[in-house]
Amino acid sequence: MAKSGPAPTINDVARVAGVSKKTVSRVINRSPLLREATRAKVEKVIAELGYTPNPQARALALRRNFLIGLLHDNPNAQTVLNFQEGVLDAIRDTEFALVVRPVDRHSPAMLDDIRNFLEQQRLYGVLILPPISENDDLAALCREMGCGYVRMGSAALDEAEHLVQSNDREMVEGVVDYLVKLGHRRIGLIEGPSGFRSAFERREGFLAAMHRHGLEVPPAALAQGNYRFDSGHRAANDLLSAEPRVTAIFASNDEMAAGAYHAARERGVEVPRQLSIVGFDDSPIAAHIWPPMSTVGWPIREMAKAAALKLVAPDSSEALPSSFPARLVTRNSVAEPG
Amino acid sequence: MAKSGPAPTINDVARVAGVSKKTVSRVINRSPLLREATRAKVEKVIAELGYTPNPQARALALRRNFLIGLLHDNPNAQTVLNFQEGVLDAIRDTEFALVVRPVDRHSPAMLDDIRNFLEQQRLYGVLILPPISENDDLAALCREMGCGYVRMGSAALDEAEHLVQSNDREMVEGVVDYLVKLGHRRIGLIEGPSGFRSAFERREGFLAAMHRHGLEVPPAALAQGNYRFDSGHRAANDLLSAEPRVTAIFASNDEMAAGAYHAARERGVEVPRQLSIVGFDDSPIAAHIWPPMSTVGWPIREMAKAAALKLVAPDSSEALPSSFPARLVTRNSVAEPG
DNA sequence: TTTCGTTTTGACACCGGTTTCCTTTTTCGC
DNA sequence: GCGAAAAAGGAAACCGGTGTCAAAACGAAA
Repeated sequence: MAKSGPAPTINDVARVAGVSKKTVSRVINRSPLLREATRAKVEKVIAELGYTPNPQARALALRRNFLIGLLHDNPNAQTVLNFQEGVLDAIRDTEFALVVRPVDRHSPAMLDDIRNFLEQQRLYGVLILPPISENDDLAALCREMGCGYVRMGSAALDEAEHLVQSNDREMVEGVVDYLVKLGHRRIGLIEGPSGFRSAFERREGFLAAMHRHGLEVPPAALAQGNYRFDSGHRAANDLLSAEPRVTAIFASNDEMAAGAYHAARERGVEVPRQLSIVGFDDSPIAAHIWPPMSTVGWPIREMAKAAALKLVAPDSSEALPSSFPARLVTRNSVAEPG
Repeated sequence: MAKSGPAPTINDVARVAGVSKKTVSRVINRSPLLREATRAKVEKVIAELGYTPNPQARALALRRNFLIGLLHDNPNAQTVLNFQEGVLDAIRDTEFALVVRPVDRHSPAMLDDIRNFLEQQRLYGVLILPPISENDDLAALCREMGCGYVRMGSAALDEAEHLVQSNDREMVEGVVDYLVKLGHRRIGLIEGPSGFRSAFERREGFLAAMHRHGLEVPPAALAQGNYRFDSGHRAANDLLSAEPRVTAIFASNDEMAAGAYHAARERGVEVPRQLSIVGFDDSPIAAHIWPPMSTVGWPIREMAKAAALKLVAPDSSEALPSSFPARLVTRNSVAEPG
């Protein structure tokens, strides 16, 4: 069985079983028009020989392959990796495989690179992670090239068939409600980079909730970041310099929230006694920083699984949700003000 | 050029150019025995039609494909992602693609899963990240299946042709030297899980250096972890309970070092004034935790690139080193013992 | 111009599957 | 037990490339 020679082919199976290769092909593909006895005979030989169909030959004959691509430029490694795991959950025990492709959003040749990639590899389809998933040119490229795609997004970026989303906006509103209920009135926001849908959604959620509670949002309570640690550090410094000082900060992701921790520490502002901080993403740093940080977690792995199924088995995945609830993870970075 | 119909094939090119498909094949493969005029003619048609060879067909005809796999179970997401980027550096602009496969070391079916994976996908070869790279059964499986492989390891796990390594042991010795030079005498070690080569190497480096300096290592200065945050937390608690207390802790990775930070903070032990901490890996948490942590960084991306080249172009990569120097990244978690 | 030795090029089989279409076998009603 | 319909199985072509080997074209020498 574990012969180390060349792998057995469909011809070997056919010869040994005394049938035609077409019949073997029927067995592999579970064709119903096959006598039970024949199927059993062939299956026995397949097992004996340890035969596995050659995916390249199959791909050639079927004119489609079984590779699905992951396009990402997400700065959060854990997010990307969780996503990969979720996709694997979906395609485990299928003939699909996942090929990854980090992209550089800032490269002017990005679209051309991706076009070459898609042309060369002839992928079955691609999954696109935020923030690059917000690039409409990329989606257009996929459509133009006849390549299936599913985008992960925080809002209606595309038709439902191409989208798996979470409800960032509502969750951010929930965070604000939570902080307000604890007594916070002056709440600062560290925004994500402008032009990013997710940043926009989170900002809008924040503003809507503040407005709903009748709370002011002076310009000094809004600071811009770029989703990186350092930018959170700078933004928090700006926020903490203004008087009267904010008693709570919501950062649009955990990296920036961690940066805010550093800024607070440097100024001798104690978290959470003097300043509450809430992040977004529930990345590992949230649990590992001191004090452990409250944050908003979204079910990346489940979303990834849904996205992958949407791509490879659109029928079976119709039952699955394409919108997923984020949830507040409360740890120790939030307290009553004062 | 950007027709959206079915992609042009080698036959289309041959027909339009008025040559045989074999000639087109020669052009694609840069065969030297071709008249310049013919080559130009064919290349013109290729450009006009926007032809790209079908990788599945090529794979079938050549009896090898252009997929390289990444097997990993590393808990550090950033490490894995950096590695992926490094591999991409190596295979960018080639026809190779990277397919990822997270594995579960604790699953009893792991080896069978991987065997199925290799059998199904017929990969050109695989790259194996630690800690799973230390599994000799896995390497044996690759050999048995005739699948190329390169392991990342901290010591002589395998023949050179299958290995890319860093010099963990020496670096750990360097860390100890550094701490001793600052005046530390009672240094604790948080070990990685037993059975792991990397954990072993780091431990041996630690013990060797302590011995060289004539310093004792009482059992209470050795604590076992499993590379996870929580285990580092527990281990540090053990270390810090013993009297006389250690003045410095070296943790075998950053996650555990971060756990040690938490333990110290809970006990009111100030880092670095009362306790110096050094980690290993230079993962993002090292820079983001407070105070920023000194740690040992290894050039993952370069190593990944070297590993990938070793797999896909063993000749050209002979010039590259297969042993890479780690380096001490000094931040603010180390001070003279107080 | 012919001849001969080199290049260049092409015809054809093949890689390992699937599809089409047709033949053989089985099943079953009468 | 017969004939027809249905089911099962096979031959050959095809998917889009590459390898082999012989034929064609070329160029220099005779």
